[in-house]
Amino acid sequence: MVKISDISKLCGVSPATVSKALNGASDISQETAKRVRETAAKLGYLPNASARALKLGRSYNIGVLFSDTTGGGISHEYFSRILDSVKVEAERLGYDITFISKDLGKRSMDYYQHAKYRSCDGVIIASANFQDPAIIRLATSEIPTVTLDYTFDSRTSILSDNAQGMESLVRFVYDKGHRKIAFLHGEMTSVTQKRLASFKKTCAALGLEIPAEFIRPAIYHDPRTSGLQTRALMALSIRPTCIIYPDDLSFLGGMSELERHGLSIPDDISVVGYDGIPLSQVLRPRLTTYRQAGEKMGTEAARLLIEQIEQPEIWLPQQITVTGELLPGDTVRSIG
Amino acid sequence: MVKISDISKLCGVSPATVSKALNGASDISQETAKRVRETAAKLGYLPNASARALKLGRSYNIGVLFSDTTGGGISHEYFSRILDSVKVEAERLGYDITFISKDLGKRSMDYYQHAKYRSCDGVIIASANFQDPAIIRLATSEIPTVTLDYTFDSRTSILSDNAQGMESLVRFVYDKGHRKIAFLHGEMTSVTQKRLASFKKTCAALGLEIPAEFIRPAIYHDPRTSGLQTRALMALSIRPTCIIYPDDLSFLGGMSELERHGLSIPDDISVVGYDGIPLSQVLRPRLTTYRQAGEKMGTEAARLLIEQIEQPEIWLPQQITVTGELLPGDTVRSIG
DNA sequence: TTGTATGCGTTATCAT
DNA sequence: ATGATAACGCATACAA
Repeated sequence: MVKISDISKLCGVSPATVSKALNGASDISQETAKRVRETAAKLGYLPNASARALKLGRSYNIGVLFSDTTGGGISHEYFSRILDSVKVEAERLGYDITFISKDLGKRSMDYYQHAKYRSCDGVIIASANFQDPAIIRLATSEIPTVTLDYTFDSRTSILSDNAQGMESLVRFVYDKGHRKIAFLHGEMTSVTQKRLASFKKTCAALGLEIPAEFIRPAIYHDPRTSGLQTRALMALSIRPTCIIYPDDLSFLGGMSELERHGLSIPDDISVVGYDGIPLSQVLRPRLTTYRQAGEKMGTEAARLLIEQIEQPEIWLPQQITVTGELLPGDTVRSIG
Repeated sequence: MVKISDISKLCGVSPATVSKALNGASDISQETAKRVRETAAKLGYLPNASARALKLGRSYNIGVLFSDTTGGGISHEYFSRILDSVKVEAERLGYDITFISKDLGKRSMDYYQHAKYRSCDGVIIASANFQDPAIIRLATSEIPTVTLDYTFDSRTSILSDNAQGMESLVRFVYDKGHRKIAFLHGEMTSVTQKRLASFKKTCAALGLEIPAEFIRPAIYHDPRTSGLQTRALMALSIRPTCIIYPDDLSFLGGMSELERHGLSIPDDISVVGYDGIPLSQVLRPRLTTYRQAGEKMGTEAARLLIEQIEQPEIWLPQQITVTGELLPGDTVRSIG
């Protein structure tokens, strides 16, 4: 690789001068700076990121943590979208991204150590178990962090508006005339708690009394469980007219179960998803769902993290709520 | 951060001794080595990856390139699966992964330069436009690379067995009694060429004469185009009894088009997908498709790349073909 | 068996 | 405006 000293020789100046010229220092003559830059370009010079990181104590590298309790790796479309937008925004601002995990090779380390080992300037924590002590250690360390869908004290977080999302879905369904609304919710995370609270609150505000059997636990991204709970709902003496699923993918499990009962969507029963993954709008009938603004969340996370890294003195923790949009679809029928 | 010199002071030995002890050099006494390791553990010592990379010329960091011609980012489940398994295997072997892209911040660089800038020990190239000069430059450079689904001369590649996949699908459909088989193929990449050639070859071997109108161009992961081509097929005077789609997602576009024609799957028309994404097996009826072994491809890619990095002297380029499996599903009906 | 010295490529400080 | 020097943390060749 061509390095600074190569340029300095060719230009007949010292390495220090080259470094300054390349970094736009003010105490270098226009002329010299130009000559240096041209030579650097001609030689195809690239700074050595390791040397830079060592010297500056800044790596221009941010860690991304997808620890994935749900097992499916980064394969869920919602998280893929987030990862993709984090990547785009980080790169736009001059940062690379590296995955953070436990246990790199033989070295056993926790997330915090891994981030330190790679001198990450900051870490974006998405899709993690926020009760995990290793996650807590990282999130409360001196490393700048931004969490998604969870807030640590005095830390920046990006939240998708679960309350608003659930409320708009319930109101949409209510406006179509539905009164017997069932809700299958995911595992009890803080996200689930918000959705559940919003579901109950909105129902109460609308004067709906939802029987306890209409609110049932399922598992995110697991069509099987939602299928089973759908069956349980169908076995009730009083059936719901509309089912809200934990997410779009889970709905598919419910879908086949409903078909098995000979029920047609939305003529015999209405359904609602959550996430708004592309698939949901390709299905026929189009799924009524709430599209989480994954791209926006990723972009904001990267932007705020880098802001915090680059301007620590004016940084303040903030919680940003990103609103999604209701996709009306065709799976909720207007009823009497 | 705690560094080697901190340990050396505490142990009353020189930094060199500490370094050797930590790296398991043979010329250190058992006793000293033990003491050093214990002190290091107690202090929570972690090597500085940048300093190491600078000194060793090895970063223990591999680049992953998803340049994404299809625009959907890393959101396609097939690629997500690959990325996930690359990550797991690389980490198991002690490597981190970093995304490689063009244009990091203000610096405009090509893929090769980016990989050099981050001192990547090697790069896995997945989902790229292999005609792109920037890709070619990287793949033919001195940096160890492994490509997925494309082979550069004297380079290692991991290929999904497209010929076998297509053949098994065609034979499956043929065995169900179908003779009029249509094939919507994706953009003309080498993957597509293999599938197309295998389609034609298998049909010929089975004595089938496929009219030219049955073979139509579509776009991978684009339900809309496949929907349009499905419509075109339905407008033919002689219709196919089975349609093979470019991929599972594209099938969904065809599905709604077929429903619009009042055709039921598989009673009125049979369909086949490609990829075997989870969604395909959650749909009812279950989609008949070919599951590409994404996990295996990612694992193998990481393994071979690291092998090449760590043992360059015994390395030989190889092309590994990873076979998937046919998922029978229920969308191909037995006919006459 | 241990320690000393050097350099990886870069930049910041302080002279000139 | 430019340059000499040191230092970031680590690993190695070589000396002791």
